[in-house]
Amino acid sequence: MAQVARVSKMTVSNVLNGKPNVKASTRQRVLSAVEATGYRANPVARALAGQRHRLLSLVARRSNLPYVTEVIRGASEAAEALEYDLVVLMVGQRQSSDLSLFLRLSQGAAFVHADAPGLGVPPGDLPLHCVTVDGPTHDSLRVDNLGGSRAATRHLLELGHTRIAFVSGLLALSPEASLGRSDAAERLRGYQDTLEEAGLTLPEAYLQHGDYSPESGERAARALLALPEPPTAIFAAGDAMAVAVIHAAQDLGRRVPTDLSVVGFDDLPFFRGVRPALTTVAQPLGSLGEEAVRHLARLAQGETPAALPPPLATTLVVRDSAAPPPPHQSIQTP
Amino acid sequence: MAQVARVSKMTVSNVLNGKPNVKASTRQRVLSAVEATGYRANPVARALAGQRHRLLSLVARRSNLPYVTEVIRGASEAAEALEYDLVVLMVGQRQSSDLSLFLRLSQGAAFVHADAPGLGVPPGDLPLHCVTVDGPTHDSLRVDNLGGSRAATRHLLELGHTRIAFVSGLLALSPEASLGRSDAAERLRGYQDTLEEAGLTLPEAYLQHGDYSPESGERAARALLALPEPPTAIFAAGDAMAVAVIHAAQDLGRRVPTDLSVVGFDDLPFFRGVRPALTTVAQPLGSLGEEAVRHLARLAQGETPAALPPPLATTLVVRDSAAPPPPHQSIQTP
DNA sequence: TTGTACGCGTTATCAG
DNA sequence: CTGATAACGCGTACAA
Repeated sequence: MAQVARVSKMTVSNVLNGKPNVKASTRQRVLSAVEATGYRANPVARALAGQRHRLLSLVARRSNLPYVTEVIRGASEAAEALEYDLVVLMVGQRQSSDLSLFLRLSQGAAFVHADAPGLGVPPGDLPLHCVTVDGPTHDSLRVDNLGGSRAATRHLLELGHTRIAFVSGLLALSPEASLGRSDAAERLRGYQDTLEEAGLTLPEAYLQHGDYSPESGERAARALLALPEPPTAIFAAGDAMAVAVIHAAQDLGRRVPTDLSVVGFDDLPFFRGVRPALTTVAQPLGSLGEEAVRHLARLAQGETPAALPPPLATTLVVRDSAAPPPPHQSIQTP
Repeated sequence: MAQVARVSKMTVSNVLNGKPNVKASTRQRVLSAVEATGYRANPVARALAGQRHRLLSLVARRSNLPYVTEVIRGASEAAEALEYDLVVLMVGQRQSSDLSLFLRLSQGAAFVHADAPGLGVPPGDLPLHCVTVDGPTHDSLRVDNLGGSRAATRHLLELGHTRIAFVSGLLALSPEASLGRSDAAERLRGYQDTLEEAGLTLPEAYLQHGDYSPESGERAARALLALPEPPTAIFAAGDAMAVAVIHAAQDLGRRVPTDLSVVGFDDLPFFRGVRPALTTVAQPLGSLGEEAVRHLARLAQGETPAALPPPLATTLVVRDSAAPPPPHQSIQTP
């Protein structure tokens, strides 16, 4: 290659990297030689020589894909806007042996629903910068679960409901697992706090424990609606459960929202097709990916006091599945 | 590192690569030194030295995520089963500059909804093996659109429908773009062929052109239901349109499937929450990813006559949105 | 069985 | 402004 242009490879390197110290005529000669040969620098060699690529990695567990897909989309768009490349590494439970390759090549890595040690990545392989998104560690990029849960509960109160049941997500089993991974707990607390502030105390049976699965949602709904004094509203900590609640209620002859109001949490595009359209708390999943990438980019640029953004705002999206309670609440308990 | 074990790096290399020609005692010494230092071979240098990693790349356009997500899932699972690593490269319209890095590192690459030239990848950067999944080129891994479309149409005929409308997908605009990318055309043809074989000729207005978007589905539904002799069944070439058709029909006071049957195409998990549950043609999207990976793995192992698998079977999934037509069809045209 | 020398393709350093 | 030389960290081939 260098022969073709009759210069040293050094000069070729300088030309390709846009260094200013090349005479215009030489540069032209090199450029046309490059053109002629279709030559392209070998990125692997470049990496070995110590250059870091404008590259970010995103490592995601293959579970809950509908969730991570949105995060990936946001991350990918942000990366493109910032002129970074983004590779997505999908991992199962086993650690991916060549994770380290990409981690070395990248300027930073975001771990979604996981963290590096959790994936068996040796510290030595870590690139300069890391973020975990909704991960087990404390310094994780998060969403305001508490605020969203409060907003949803408040919404139901404002509609006039007093008998509001809750279907929880999967609460942490082990103490370690709970470290930070407290979505379900925060959503539960938002519900409980808001009711308490409103001076309401509800029967224990109004709190059902689910695990985010549709099955658990259906079970909870059947249990709640079989109660002597059933709730007029059910707030489920996840959309999948909320949709299952709607369907179970409909199967039991209840109209939603006329007879029963249902509110979800997530606003996954996945469930946009449901009718009645689900009133739910939207998590900014795309923004989660965006912010992760932005934060990584900031770190890469050397902004030392690059603080993690505060929990991202969740917003209540009012659609059709929640309405005022039926006027004659006591019809079932004469 | 070599110093620690008091051997040459050569021996370290041999130990790490499991070569048999090392004395057991030496191997032990190296192993414990590796353990102690936490040493790991640098994958970049290894790649530069000419080693190909057990790595496959999957390049996907960031558009239609619900679709590609399923393909990715299948590919990722298959890769794990085959003990390959898989990197996913999400690209926008612009070509990703570092695509070539990964392409060089991989043993093969699958392009979903795209092909290498289409992404501006120079041929020199291509790894040994490529597959395109549902891409523009002719040698692309595909799904049996024709068969699925025929099955759906036949199903409606067997239910007793004779007034069956069709909402097409986005038909190719330019001649080049149509090369292979003929999903929409094949689905249309399956519908037309089947009706023809049944000896039915339908009014031109029963063929509506959509573009896979919900909006186009709604438009088509409104147009069809406003006809003097509206169809009793609507077959939409995509789930998103089918769902839009259902909703539009319901908004116009039609019951689905009592008054109107609706059949979709895709079976995206995205729309599983819809009620009535959508009768639709399932595309094996996960299998598409799996087969792509398997094919790549076969090629990588040197199976020369590795033929591309035939189009993957689609299957009609009968759920609740299609039923026999209402008995008195002529009520609207006295 | 183990060690030496060289090459992979690039960039940094420093000399010319 | 340009070119020679030395890394980068590993694998391969061959020699000891």
